[in-house]
Amino acid sequence: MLVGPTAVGKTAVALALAARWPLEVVSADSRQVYRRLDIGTAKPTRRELALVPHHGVDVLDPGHRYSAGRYAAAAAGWISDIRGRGRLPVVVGGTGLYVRALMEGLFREPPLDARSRQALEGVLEGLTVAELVRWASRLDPAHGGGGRQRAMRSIEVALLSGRPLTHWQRAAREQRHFEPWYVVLSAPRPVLHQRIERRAAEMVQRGLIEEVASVLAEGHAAHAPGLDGIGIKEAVEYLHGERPRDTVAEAITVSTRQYAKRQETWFRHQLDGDVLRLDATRPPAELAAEIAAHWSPT
RNA sequence: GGUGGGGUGGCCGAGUGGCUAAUGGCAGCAGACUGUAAAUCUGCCGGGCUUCGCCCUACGUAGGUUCGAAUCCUACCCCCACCA
Repeated sequence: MLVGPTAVGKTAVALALAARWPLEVVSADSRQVYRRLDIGTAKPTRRELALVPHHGVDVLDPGHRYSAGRYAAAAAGWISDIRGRGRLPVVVGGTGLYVRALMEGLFREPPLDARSRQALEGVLEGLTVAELVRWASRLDPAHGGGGRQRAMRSIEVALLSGRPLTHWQRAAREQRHFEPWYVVLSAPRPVLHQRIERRAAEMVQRGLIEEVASVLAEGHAAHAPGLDGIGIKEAVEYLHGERPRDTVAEAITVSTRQYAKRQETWFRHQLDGDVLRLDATRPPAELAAEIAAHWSPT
């Protein structure tokens, strides 16, 4: 598992590793799953994708919602396929929850009726955060807070399954698929900030706004699940006349920095397993060599 | 040159005599995280310390009034608008 914040250089290191082993990459990225948004989600380039087989990139349309659970199931499949081919699966990504879902397993989610879920969501949308939290706490006294999204999730599960969310979480987990070995890439904040700033400017130059405009032109709503990512959001704001064009790159830089910071926090505290931490300011080939030196095939 | 408005903590911006180290917001830092996670939240945020408290430095600059001033007065500097 190769993890770390955005723009830290995970792809470059993965490619360097590919020079040493016959490997295939399993992406753990909640945004690169969406087709079309190549620039906005900073996908590996076509050339990079051609060099090493990738899984988990471009698997659905921006109008559809994905989930950590769907990801975990799919990724487990890709991994066993890769092994079946006698090759080495390397999970690369920055979405902490997806990594956890895959490596540690989520709780066994009871079946929730999709239609009533959608109907319920319609109702919940109209409520204030305070109301949602109050309701969630009543349904599930152990509800831990965390704002709108988590309160909604808690209410949905409690109502549609008949049991509070924390009950399910205490009960069985999905099967734990793997014994993870994590390589965490990180870089000093100033370096990371610089890389992020440069990448944001490049995105706009390479046609981010046009890319988003063409996706919107296909009829996707501005709030479609695939379109609320960093970079996309800002482009949509510009296209809707809510922000001057010359502030787009700067706004993307700021949100990306904040996101990268949250990722650093996650990878600093939330990983469970063997962890090798590396300074990503070093050249990818050198990092790959160091990873190789620590790698002990099981 | 004249008239009017304004100069507040990294930035924006409240605050017109004590309740003000100074409401808010942004940025930053730290943290949480079990199926929307590039999401959703929480804490800290002038400096220092023996940090439920104490000390220092702060509201353009310099003086003054007052028991007490970011808030009132005077002079000066700078910015903006309009008039010449």
